[in-house]
Amino acid sequence: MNELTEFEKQVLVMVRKIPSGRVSTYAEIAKAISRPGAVRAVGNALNKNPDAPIVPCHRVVKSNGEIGGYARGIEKKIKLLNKEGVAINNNQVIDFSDIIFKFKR
DNA sequence: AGTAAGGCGGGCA
DNA sequence: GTGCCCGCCTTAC
Repeated sequence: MNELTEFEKQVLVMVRKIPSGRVSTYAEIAKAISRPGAVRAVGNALNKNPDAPIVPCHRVVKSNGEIGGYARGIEKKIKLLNKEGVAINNNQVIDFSDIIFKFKR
């Protein structure tokens, strides 16, 4: 029952590659897995996935700098990012373009 | 088994 | 800055 789909697996692997103190975007992940149009599906995957200690979904934000959502509570996400050194203001990542992490380029 | 709706976004008007 | 539509995956009925 814990069988994850290939899509989910790829998303989890990508998100897991995000280093601490840095963030990535759903669009980047979607592109990284060759599914540029499945940006929403990526969010879905993280939403229902075992985000716990395996995948730091809190390091994934929107492409416009917003932190996006979080199944466990958006505040929790902010707190986690803040602890990692990522400053957030009004649901928006500060220096977003500066700490954004890209898989490919 | 098939169909329908939802969801942590993105892009465009 | 806001609103709308799109496209993609998963889950539920």
